Parts: sequence; structure tokens; C-alpha cells
Amino acid sequence: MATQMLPLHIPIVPTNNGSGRGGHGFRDHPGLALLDGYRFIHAERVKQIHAPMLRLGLFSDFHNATKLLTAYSLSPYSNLVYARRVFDQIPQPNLYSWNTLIRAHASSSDPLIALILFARMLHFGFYTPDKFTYPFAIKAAAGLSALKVGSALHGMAVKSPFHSDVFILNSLIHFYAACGELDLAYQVFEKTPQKDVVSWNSIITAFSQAGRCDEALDLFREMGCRDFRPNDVTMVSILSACGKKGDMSLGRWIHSYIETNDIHKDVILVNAMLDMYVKCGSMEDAKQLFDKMTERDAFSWTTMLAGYTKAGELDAARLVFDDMPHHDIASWNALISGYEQNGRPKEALAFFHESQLSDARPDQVTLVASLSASSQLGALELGCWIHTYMEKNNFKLNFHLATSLIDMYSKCGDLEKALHVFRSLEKKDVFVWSAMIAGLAMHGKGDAALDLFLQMQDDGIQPNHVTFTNVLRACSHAGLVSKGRLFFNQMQPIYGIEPRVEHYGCMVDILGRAGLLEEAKEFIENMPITTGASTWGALLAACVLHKNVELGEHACERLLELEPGNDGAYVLLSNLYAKTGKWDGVARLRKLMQDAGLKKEPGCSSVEVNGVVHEFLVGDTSHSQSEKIYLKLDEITSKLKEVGYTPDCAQVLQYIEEEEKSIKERALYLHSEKLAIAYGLISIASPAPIRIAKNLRICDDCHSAAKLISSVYNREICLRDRYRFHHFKDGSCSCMDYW
DNA sequence: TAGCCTCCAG
Repeated sequence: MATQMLPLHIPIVPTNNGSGRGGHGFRDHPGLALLDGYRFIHAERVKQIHAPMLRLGLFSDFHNATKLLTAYSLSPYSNLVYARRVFDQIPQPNLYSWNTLIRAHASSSDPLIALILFARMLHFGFYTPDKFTYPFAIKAAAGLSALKVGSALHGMAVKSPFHSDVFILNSLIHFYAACGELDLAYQVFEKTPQKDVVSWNSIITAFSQAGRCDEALDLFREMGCRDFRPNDVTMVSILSACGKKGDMSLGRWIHSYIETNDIHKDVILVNAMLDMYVKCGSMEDAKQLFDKMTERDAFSWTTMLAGYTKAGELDAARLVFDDMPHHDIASWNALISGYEQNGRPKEALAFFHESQLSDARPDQVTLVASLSASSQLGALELGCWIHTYMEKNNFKLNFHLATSLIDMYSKCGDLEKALHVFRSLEKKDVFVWSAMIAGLAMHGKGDAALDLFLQMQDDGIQPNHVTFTNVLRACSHAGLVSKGRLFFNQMQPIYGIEPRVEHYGCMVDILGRAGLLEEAKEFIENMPITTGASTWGALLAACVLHKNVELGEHACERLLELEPGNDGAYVLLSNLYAKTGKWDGVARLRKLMQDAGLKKEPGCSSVEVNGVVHEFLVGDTSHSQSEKIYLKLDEITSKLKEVGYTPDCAQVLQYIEEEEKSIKERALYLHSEKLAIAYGLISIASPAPIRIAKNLRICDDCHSAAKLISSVYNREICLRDRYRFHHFKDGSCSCMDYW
């Protein structure tokens, strides 16, 4: 690198006559010559030059001080604290010095300082901004999305002699886009009299980043028609637009356009190509390109890594991660969220812990992914630990993090803490509100959820399609049929939101659970949009609940037409047959599943003890304390029998001959949630509740057993199943047996 | 004595 080519040792004493005062004067000092190459010097090296300058009195020379200021401000690892210190010691900084300091802060992590400096310069009447000052100040406003400040700067610039300066106008295009004001950005672009390639790039990027890819591509074509030659930056934005659209054929065309038109291919542009192939779903093309790259940076590696996790190829992702020369926080995030999003939350959290031993500092993305992994596991202690970590490390609780925290606390069963986070927020966006509504919904607090839905609107926040999914879920879990119908029917006419397939699914669920099976079936048949498997799945589940075999079979057939490999459909119908004693049906389905190569997803329950998540499968004996657990189970079973518990054999969903009743009973008490509860009773000291997370829906038998355990052992059990929470206390459940 | 705007990963 260039830094290493510079001399490592800076002579303290000038070379002319040893006193440093004769000959050519201060400007010939070799350290000063080094400062001219500030683009290559690390701020630490600048300090090494700074010290002798102070000793030799070189610093009092105005030009030298300015050079030093520039070096501290603009070197690759700038040191803005030192830059400000040097600036403060310059008796009368000129406009160049002001501009340099404002420029450095505009692209720093704290652009507000740039605006404060700008205001100070104006306020004390030092200088009038020139054509350089404006782009820096506007950039700072863009970084802060400070629409009012930027608009004021726009107003000043228009009245200044630089009203048509293309640099200023280009930064304004970027600024309005950064504030989400695309129309204003386009207005500035249109009114720019002497557009250059940067003007085109700025407006194309604005549309591409806002996800308005077709408009970005239209502008690209228009640019060609107006005889503007696109450059590498143009191509980066266009490739990004192709990736967002998933338009691989256009992406390929752009790739060959770049080759034939001899567009400069720097690492950024090749990374953009990689990203395009990844987003269009072709890891083969991406890999081929990646292998050919002569220069790779952190972006290249992370793009590949994330590409593999997105394709579900976690092993390949892991290999890329291991091959990377350096792990920055983005690469850790790609790995952690990759595992989390592929349903491997335990490994995701293990990577999170490993990342903390590295020099990469966790950021917001890390925390959101780790909180989500904790939610999946139902690992409350881990989630709490992350929350404390955030507070200790002064993470600002923005909408993203707040949503994740509310979601984590809700899904880990601590609704009170979720509400506490929610109430502590001064401002809330639609996602924060929606997350809290979802939290209340999954805990069966339908009325509270609907209250919140109304409060949200009083607060001036418009619901979106996510909000409605959660509102309808709240109605479903609480059995609020007429309210569900009401809100569903209001979606389009009042809120302008077209119901999607998930909303129809929720409605079927609401009607079905309430026993209105025929109405639910008609509702599906009259759907104006394409029916999804989930809609028929909701009806099938309702048929199981209400033991309607005929309709259940119909729903199952429709479901399998749409998704032939849906193992859940077979399992649900099998449950329905078992519940209604149709054992021949159960056997037939088992055969069908075998022939189709499908397996029932095994039941799995987890319980967190001292921050460690313990998982149990049906009949699991792999736990180190397995013996103790089974002894406890025997004790539980006999105690429950004393209070009148009889195992509900219809819940044993494998086909077992009637006479083998004792085997059935055994199979029942081997259900994973019972094992988890037994382990919880052994290892979690009273009165702390036992928190269980289960991957499937809890069966009737486990539900009755858990209710009894809560009274016999006087312990609260908080169980999350696939659909909702069950709080077992004093012999009853918060779901009021409606689930 | 100088410099400004636009682009890629989680």
C-alpha cells in the first residue's frame, strides 16, 4: 500500500543546518512534504509529524497548520478530534480551512458537527459560503435526513452566485433522495441546466435505492438517448436495480455492456455484478465471477457469504466465512442472520457469542438478528442479556431495535416486559405498534390488541398489511368473530389495503375456530385472489378441532393439490382420523406419507435453564439427566392420576392397536413438552415460571396435563406452541381452552 | 495553494 512506501522515520531535526531556522525555511521540512500525501497517511502517522512541528515552531506558520488540518481531516483514518484542535489553534482560519473541517465532519459518523460548524461560520460573520461549502453542508444534511436544514441550504444556494453550480445541484438531488423526497430530487434534476454524468447517476441511484427500479432503468435509457456516456458508477446503480427486480437477463445484458463498452471495472463495480447475480438467485454465476476476481474486498466476501445463506446453503456459507481474510461486523452479521433465518437459532447465537471474542463490535444488525434467534428459541434469559448489553453499550433504542425487543419479549413469554419497552418509547412507527399488537394477540389478549389498534390510529399512524395480519390474529386467538369480520371488511374501503392471501387465511381461521366451517369454506371459494395452501390449511385445522371429517378431507385434497409435499396436511388429517377413531384412515395416510417419502416433523420442546437451552424430542433419552427426568415423569403421572387425570388416548397419533393401551399411555407421556416440563420442575427453583417453547401445536392431552401440573405443583407454566401462548396457572389456561 | 457531487455487503 502507499502508506508503506513512505519513509517510516521522520527526522525530527530539519536537514539544512541543524537549527531548522536557516536555508529554505520551514516549508522544506520533510515531514511537511509527507503531509501533502494526506490521502495515503494514517492519522497516527500525522501525529508523528505533528509533534516535531510543535517543537520546532513550524506550526505557527499558517500554511503548515492548514496542511496539518487537511491531513487530520481527510486522511483515510482521519482523527477529527485532532483536526478540531489544530483548527482552534489557527488564529484566523480562512474559508478553505472552514470548508475542510466541515467536509470532514459531513462524511463522518456525526454529521451534525458539520452543520454546527457551518452555522458558527455564518453566525460570527467569518465568511460567506462558497461553491465548495454548500456541497459539504448539504451532504451533512443528507446524512442526517434533515429535510428542513437541507431545504434552507437549498434556499441560500439559490440566492447565491452559485445557483446553477452543478456540484451543488447534484448534492441536492442526493439530499432530497436521502430524505425520501424523490419528487423534489427529480425537480432539482430536471432544473439542472448543465447536467453532467454525476447528475444522471444521482437521480438514477435515487430511484434505484428507493426500489423504483423501472424508473431508474428508464432514466438510464434516456441518458443514452441524450448522448451521455454512462460510467462505472452508473453501472453500479443499474446492476443494483436489476438485482432488486430479480431481472437476470437484463443483468446479464448490463454485464456484457460493461465489457464491450470498456467501462472501468473497479472492485466496487465487480461487487455490484456479484450482488446482481446473488439477488437474481444464480450462485453459479456469482461463484464464477468471484473466482476470477483479481482484487476482493470485504464486500465481495460478504456478498458471497450472504448469497449462500439466502440459498439455504449454510455449509457453503460457512466455508466462505472461514476463507475470508478478515471478519468485520458485516460478515458476522451475514453469518448470524443466515443461520437465524434458516431456522438454526442455536448456531446463530453460538456465532454471536464467538463474534464477541473477535475485534468486531456488534451493531444494530447483530442485535436484531440475535434477538430474533432468541425469540425463535424462546430463550428469555439470552434475550434479556442482549437487552442489558444494549443498555450498557448505549445503543439508541430506534424503531428497529424496539420492534425486535418487543417481539423477543412477547415470543419468550414475558408480555409485561414487552409492554414496558413499548411504553418507554416516545415515538413509535407502524412496525413497533404492529409488533405490540402481535404480542398481545399471541398471548390471547384480543381486546387489548384491538384497543392498541385504535390508539395507534389516534396517534396518527396508518396501519399497513402487517398490522392487519396481527389484528386478525388477535381476533382469531380470542374468538372475536364479528370484530374479525368487521376489520377484514374495512381493510380495502377504509384503509385502502387490498387483503392478501395471509389475511384471507386469518379470516378462515377465525370462522373455522368458531365452528363456522361451512361459512369458512364458502369464504375460500369466493376469494377474489388465488387461494393459497395456507387458507385450506386453516380450514383443515379447524375441521380437526371440530371433528368434521368430510370437510377436512376436502380441505386436505385442495391443500395437497397446491402443495403435494406438505407433510403438515397429512399429519392434520391423520389427527382428525385419530380423534374420530378412524384408525384405518390413520394407517392409510401413514402409508401414503411413506410412499411420498414424507416424514412428520418430530415434536420438539425446549426449556431454558440458566441461559442454556435444553431441547427434547418425543421420547428423548439423550439428556444427561435423562434418568432423573423419567423418574420425575413417573411421579407426575401418578400424582396427576390421584387428582383424576386420565390420558386421552385419541391424541396418540400413530396407529396403535386398541388393545395396546398401555403403550399408548407411555407414548403420550413421552411427548416432548412433558419431558421439558419435568426437566423444568427439577432444575428451575420455585416460584420462577417454567417457560417452554414447542415447534408444533400442543395436543389436548398435554394441555390438560399441563393445567393439572400447574395446580398440583403450584407452578406457573408458560408454553409457546406453533400458534400462540398458553399460560397455565392454578389448574387453568389463559387460552380458556380455545386454541 | 488547494477542494466539491454519484456507486457495492450484513
